Amino acid sequence: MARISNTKNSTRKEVITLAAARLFREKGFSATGMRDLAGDVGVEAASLYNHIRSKSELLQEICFRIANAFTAQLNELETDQKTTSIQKIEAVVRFHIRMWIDRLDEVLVANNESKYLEEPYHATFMNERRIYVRRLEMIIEQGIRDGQIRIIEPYAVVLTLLSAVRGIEFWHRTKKNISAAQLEESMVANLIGGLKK
Amino acid sequence: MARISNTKNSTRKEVITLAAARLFREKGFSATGMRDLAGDVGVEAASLYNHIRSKSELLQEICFRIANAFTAQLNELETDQKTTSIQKIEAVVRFHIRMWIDRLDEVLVANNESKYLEEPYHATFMNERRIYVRRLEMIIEQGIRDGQIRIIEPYAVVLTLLSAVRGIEFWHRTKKNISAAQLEESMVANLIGGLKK
DNA sequence: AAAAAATGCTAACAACTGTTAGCATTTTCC
DNA sequence: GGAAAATGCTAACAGTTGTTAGCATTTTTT
Repeated sequence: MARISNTKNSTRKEVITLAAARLFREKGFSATGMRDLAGDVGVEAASLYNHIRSKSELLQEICFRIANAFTAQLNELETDQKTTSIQKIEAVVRFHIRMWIDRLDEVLVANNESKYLEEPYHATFMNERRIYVRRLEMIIEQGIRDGQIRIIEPYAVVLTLLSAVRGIEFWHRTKKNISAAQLEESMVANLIGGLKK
Repeated sequence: MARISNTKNSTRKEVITLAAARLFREKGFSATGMRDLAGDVGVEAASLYNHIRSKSELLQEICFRIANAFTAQLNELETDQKTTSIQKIEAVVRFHIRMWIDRLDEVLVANNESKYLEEPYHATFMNERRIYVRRLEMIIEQGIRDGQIRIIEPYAVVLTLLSAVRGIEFWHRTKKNISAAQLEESMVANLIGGLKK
């Protein structure tokens, strides 16, 4: 009767959730079975239900934890009145890059598997996302008004920035010459500074 | 006994494949049942097998058709010796944008569901992708040597460019003020021209 | 050390999966 | 119009799915 190992900082539910994040990313939510997950944490499938309510609950946990992390960073950022629009956008981009580097499993699940959230969670998640994008648009708009950002479609900019960092997924697959720090600097330079000489 | 409608330019297999692309995108490959697909084309599940070999075959069809489209464009582009590196990169980016706008279903399936390809198809697909990325890197490298592109990590640039256009997925969801042409120009300006004033 | 709580196990369920067999009907071809 | 090909249907298969019930064991608390 092997127990799920837990530490002071990590409940058994937490261990299961992180294992689920890895599996949901690798195999997708639908293709991941509770028996896969149980095997990964070293237990029978039925035993999982002493710690979680359902497979869906795991997905909710993962998705909203990530959504909250992004929202919290933006909240904190907006309280600082001294930073310029460009600086704010750069801080957001850097935060996204680090999240994609440090917490790839969860971030990818929140991006790719959130469609399997049940209602009303799915609607809530999509709505939070919409609001988040809108808030970023407003920062861009402010930067344009201040003459700091050249005149450009704010919506397109935000879509571009938020998607561009997804390339990090492939960097993970083939960890090569380039380090995380290098990758971050190159991406920031490319996205904020532009490509042309 | 309702037949699957077909036209001169579109075999029944083609009709099924495009319906599959839409469902695979919406619900994911694993969560899409053959009975869903059958219902969508107005037929019983078993009847599909008069036209296709398996569910997997549909995924292969979709993924490699898209992969071939991108490779073909790059082949054509590279035969033209008159274009500069920047022009080539811009042409590639524009092609990606148009593919994401015009053939969203198939492109998204090739991106998100290719992991469900069986071997050896999955390995082949990933390899083709790797080679494609490498070829783009070489164009960037050439541009740097020519002094046309500022010194920057080519691998990071390619990852950024190829991922940035994925933002179009969300544009599709909320077709708003901004037109496809506007979106393309904004993205190109942002990615090629840079953000800073 | 006894009682209570936590955690694990096996067995089972109903629903759903992709696919095949066998047969009926419609369309295409000569 | 008759033969051959194409396409559809129903029924069924073996396997897998998430989850629950009931019970055994271990850990924690008193």
